[in-house]
Amino acid sequence: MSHTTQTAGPFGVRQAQKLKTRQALMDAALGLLEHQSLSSLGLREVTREVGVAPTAFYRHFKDTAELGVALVDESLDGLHTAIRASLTAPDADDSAARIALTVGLIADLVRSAPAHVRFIARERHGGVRPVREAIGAQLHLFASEVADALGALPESAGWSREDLEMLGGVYVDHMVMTASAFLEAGPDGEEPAAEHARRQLRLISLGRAHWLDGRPGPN
Amino acid sequence: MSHTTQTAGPFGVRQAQKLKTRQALMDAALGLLEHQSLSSLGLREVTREVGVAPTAFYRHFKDTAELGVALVDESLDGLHTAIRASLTAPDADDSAARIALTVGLIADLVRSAPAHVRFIARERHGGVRPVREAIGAQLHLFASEVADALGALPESAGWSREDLEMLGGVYVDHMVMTASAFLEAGPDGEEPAAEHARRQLRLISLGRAHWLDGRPGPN
DNA sequence: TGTACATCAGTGAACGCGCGTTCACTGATGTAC
DNA sequence: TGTACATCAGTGAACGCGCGTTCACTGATGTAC
Repeated sequence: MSHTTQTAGPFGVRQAQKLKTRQALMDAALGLLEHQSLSSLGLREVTREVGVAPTAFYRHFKDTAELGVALVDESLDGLHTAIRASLTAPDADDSAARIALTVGLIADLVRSAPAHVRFIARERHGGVRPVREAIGAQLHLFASEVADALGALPESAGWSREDLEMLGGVYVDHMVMTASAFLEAGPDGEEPAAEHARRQLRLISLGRAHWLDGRPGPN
Repeated sequence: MSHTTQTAGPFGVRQAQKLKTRQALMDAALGLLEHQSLSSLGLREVTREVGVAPTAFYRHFKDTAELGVALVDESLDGLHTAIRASLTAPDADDSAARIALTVGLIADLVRSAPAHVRFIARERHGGVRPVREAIGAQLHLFASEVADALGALPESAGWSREDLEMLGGVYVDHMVMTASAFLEAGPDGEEPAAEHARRQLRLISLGRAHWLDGRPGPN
């Protein structure tokens, strides 16, 4: 036991409690956002849900937009993980298997963090600029990351950087749209939504395979 | 001049004035929704903008959600027109020309009705259920309409109905996403956004052309 | 055509309510010595 | 280890304000005869 602190964490009790309250505010907000947009989320609503005084909110966020930006980071963590998992999947050279695996990962994500998925889909084009921009910037980063990974594959030989970025963007957009479709479909309509998503990925996959057909290639 | 009415329109002055106010409410709402979501739009805000008493609102809509549903119909008219124009375009058998034409039509739509486009993109996954559902239902109808048109083309021989529906959905989704991208890009960033959209359509087009490769076909 | 009555889009006062924000505060946690 | 002081997360009262909704109303438009 140290001299200056006898606490359980890597930092003081006070800071730990503060983080706990902050997280409670974010969790409460995410719950309240199931039936409304961030644009109409009230600060008092959130603190009431958590059980703290309205003024406590200001110890953590300047306003609900700032809370929203914090939620963006938290929410996109899951998507980022799913993307990386999909990219680094065991080299399933069978295209259909890879597609099924990717769609399965999205379904898992939606099942494990529905509120986060809803938040991203809803606020991606939502009315709160800083949040919309934070989501856009992060998704753009993800798309570039996917483009990098695709560019490293042998079948991407001859692809321009712009083409790769486009393809990465298509995959990221497709993930977000599919996740949102899963959400709307509910637990029951999951399989049809999955089949729809796989069909779409097959189309993209075929387009990819013939992208360089009839171009000034090396043959 | 008739005996019972000496009015200028197909119906009375009173009804014409009512429609005018209703339209003014919808226009004002659309303007206010540039910087917020329908979920946070206030009835008093809208009437203040128009210059009528707050209570006048109730003569036209039960609440802002109902106004939102009315805006859905109005907004999707433009998209529907653009879709039909794209489908019935002069038989440009050149794929690249057809793609350029479609993207051009979307750009026109965004230029002529930016607020409507923004509204649809924003509320498609927004927090007001009836509005979200109205948009979803209409877009689904559009997708079916596109599927029908695609199914009538010779190159769609051998396509299942489900495949056609998927493809129609992809085109409709792509139109909405592209329109939203034009909006975010602003007048300056229009050309890069258009190039991006054309690249994506090329990918879809290639996927389409090879959809039946290696299937139990008639050959 | 003129008159008497009905309709109904828009008014304006009033209501209770929850909002965001300010402020001085409390008391547990942290730090210096 | 013990004491004296500093920090600061969370409190609770208070504020002015705009909200959605109700209600009885007004006066132009519409209709019957």
